[in-house]
Amino acid sequence: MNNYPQASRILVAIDCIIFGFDGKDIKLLLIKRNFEPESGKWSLMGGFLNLDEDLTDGASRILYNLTGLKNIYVEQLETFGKVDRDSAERTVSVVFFALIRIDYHDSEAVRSHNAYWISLENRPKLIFDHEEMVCRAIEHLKYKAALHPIGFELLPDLFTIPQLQKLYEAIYNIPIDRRNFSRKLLSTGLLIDTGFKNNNSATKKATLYRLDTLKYREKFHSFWNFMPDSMKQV
Amino acid sequence: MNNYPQASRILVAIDCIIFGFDGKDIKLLLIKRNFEPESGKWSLMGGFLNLDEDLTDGASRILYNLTGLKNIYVEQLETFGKVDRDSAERTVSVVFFALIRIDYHDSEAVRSHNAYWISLENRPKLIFDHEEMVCRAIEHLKYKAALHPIGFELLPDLFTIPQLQKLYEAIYNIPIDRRNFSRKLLSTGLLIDTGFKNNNSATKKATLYRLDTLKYREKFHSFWNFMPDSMKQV
DNA sequence: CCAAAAGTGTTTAGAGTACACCCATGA
DNA sequence: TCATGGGTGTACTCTAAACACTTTTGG
Repeated sequence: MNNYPQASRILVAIDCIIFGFDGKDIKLLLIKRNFEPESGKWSLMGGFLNLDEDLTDGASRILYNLTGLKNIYVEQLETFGKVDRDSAERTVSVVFFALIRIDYHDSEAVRSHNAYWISLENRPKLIFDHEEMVCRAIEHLKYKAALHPIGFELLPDLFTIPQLQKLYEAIYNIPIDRRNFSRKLLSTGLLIDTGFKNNNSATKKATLYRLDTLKYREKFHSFWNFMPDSMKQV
Repeated sequence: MNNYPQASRILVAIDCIIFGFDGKDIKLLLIKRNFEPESGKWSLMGGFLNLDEDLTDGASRILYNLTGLKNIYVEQLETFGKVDRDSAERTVSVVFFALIRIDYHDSEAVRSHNAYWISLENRPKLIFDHEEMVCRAIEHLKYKAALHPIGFELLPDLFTIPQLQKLYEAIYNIPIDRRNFSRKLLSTGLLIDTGFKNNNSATKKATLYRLDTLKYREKFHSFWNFMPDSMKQV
């Protein structure tokens, strides 16, 4: 069990960027640490990889512990490995990128971890290189959402086109033309009209759609065009 | 120096996917192992991350040792972390994706590592999960080259448009219309006409271009469209 | 009846595609 | 002069973008 005698064993951490959308702002699920090290400061949700668990299983475990959710959208983002990134001990951190439907999480689990939903603009200073990780994740969100239908992962099962538009406007921080956006989205064929109407609106009620999950899975890797071409830069 | 007493220390490996282009085929630089473990079998070039080195520095070191090249195109691709991926000991491997100009490498260093350029179709069975890594890298090459001008990293400093076209045809395994391709590439404004002509051709000599490195760096992250729309799926 | 938000239609400009012709070179 | 490969032009189609009008709802 020691075929590589001269190589160094290193701590492998997993940190999770968890995005949500409250209908208005993109939010991050962050931890106000009440444990060492760096107690009292803010950080991403994380943990260490166990010897007997796959990397993706480790990420799922950590995400499940915090949100109570399984089968959510998770991608491995990047591994951070600067020598001094963790002041306590050399640690390499694999960062995962998760999108969840903000209302679906287990709020009891969130509270018990001392975690809070913070909008991107108001995010506090984070420990170690976690701010860099968040920046990287925001960049990735913008990039990926322009080409692939990941936006739906942030919305409830039933959603309206205006909600979807507000989401994209929040991601890219720009106003989008209602008419072009609507036509573009409907032309993807990913949306199914449920026949129901939204009740939240004080004026005309918007049509509630759901995602055509079959087409979604089938054509996920095609290149779409969810953003105005003018935004096609990161 | 042990603030995380209950966490496991794990070997962190670095494996490198190295792509080259010989004018006809996309090639991989692979190692015929003459060392343990798995001696005699084929693998990617790799090594272990040292305690006192940044992750990216580790990748640069390994790439430099094999090719003698610095300042090449390197991206971190993905970290592989299945429990039993290395039969000898639990090892997490961070995979890096490199593009090099095939004629520029140090062939002495390559020979001393028992490394060979193998075209994608003829690649041998690889150890551990290295085949999975290669598949992931090919996917990534197709994806990225459709949107960003990384193709130039595989060509010599002076190149012709027909060469560039052969490269894209090799990446995607499809024929491309000469005229449309040429117009599309020239319209990016990334190519500078050197005034020289290629001598390799037995017929009409093609114009030699070089990359406008300033514009390249500046607009690298914009979304281009280097591929026919019909290929826009991975 | 009025303000606010949702839904639909039209015109124009530019990009992608398919296709045809001419030019330069070495054999 | 001929075969091969390089360079350029054009017509058609499709999509994105800019823009205006109508409909529904609660107050």
